Amino acid sequence: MNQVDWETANAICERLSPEQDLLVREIVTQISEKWTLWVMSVLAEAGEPMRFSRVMERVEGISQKSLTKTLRQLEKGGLVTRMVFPEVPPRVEYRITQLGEELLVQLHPVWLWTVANVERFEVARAGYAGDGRTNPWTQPRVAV
Amino acid sequence: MNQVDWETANAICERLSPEQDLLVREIVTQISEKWTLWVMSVLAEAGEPMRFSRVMERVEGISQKSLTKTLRQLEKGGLVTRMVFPEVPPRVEYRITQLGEELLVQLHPVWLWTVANVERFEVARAGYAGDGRTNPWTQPRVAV
DNA sequence: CTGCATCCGTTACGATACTG
DNA sequence: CAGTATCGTAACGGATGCAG
Repeated sequence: MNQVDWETANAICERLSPEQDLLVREIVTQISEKWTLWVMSVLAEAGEPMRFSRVMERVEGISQKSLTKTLRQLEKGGLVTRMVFPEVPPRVEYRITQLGEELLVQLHPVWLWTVANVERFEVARAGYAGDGRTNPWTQPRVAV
Repeated sequence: MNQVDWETANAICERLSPEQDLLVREIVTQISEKWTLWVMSVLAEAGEPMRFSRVMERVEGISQKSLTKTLRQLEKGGLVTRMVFPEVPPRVEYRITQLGEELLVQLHPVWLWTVANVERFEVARAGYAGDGRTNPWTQPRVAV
């Protein structure tokens, strides 16, 4: 059944310093933010420095404000570098870091698995009744 | 360097129906929500049905409102089952589904990798200057 | 015991206008 | 070009009170 070894995981957790524990949470939180992964993917896919407006074109639906914020946070987190060229008109280039790249590599199998299992999700969602009238005796709770 | 194969990824994306594409995004969005992963981990670790208040005890810092919301969303998404027992006092039990369990299994390596690399994140964050005065010629932008 | 309803402050997000 | 400033809206999240 390929379960997660929670005992080991907890042991690992307890070996972390409080600061490190906090940091791990922060990292998880950061990559969970709305545009973060999308922006990172765009930069990783490009594989080369990208200007602000190029990124904006490729992250469909993002506002200038949110893009700025997301990129700055990624920079703080060491996942993206930001380079300002002292020119007129201004040029700013963003590039994914080694750390960011590796993080995406870790995340990729999750995405692949999700895509490969969309249909199971579809089924699961279709079978959702939506009321509180679950019957405990019909276990796979489809159609009470 | 173990990169992500973006070409293949894009090809996979385009083979998805618009509905499926939307669903994948929804799934990603859902698991990115603040308490989702934590709640799922607690249920998975327990490995057996848990009552509302037991879950609440183990998800440190969550409010009742947020826990209710999170659990309901997980139920909708097919990641958690909710069973109401028609008793007095009321009893409601939550349990992770097969799909939810598998999703966590997929996510676990990411967490392991993050923990194993905390120190790199620490270094990256420590080296962040925080102003816009990046010098493009001193690449690893520590101390302009 | 579960968990909904309400209030209320904080944060997130988008649109628009403006600056170096 | 790459933002910042400002505004308005919407979602989030905690605390409290209450119902079944």
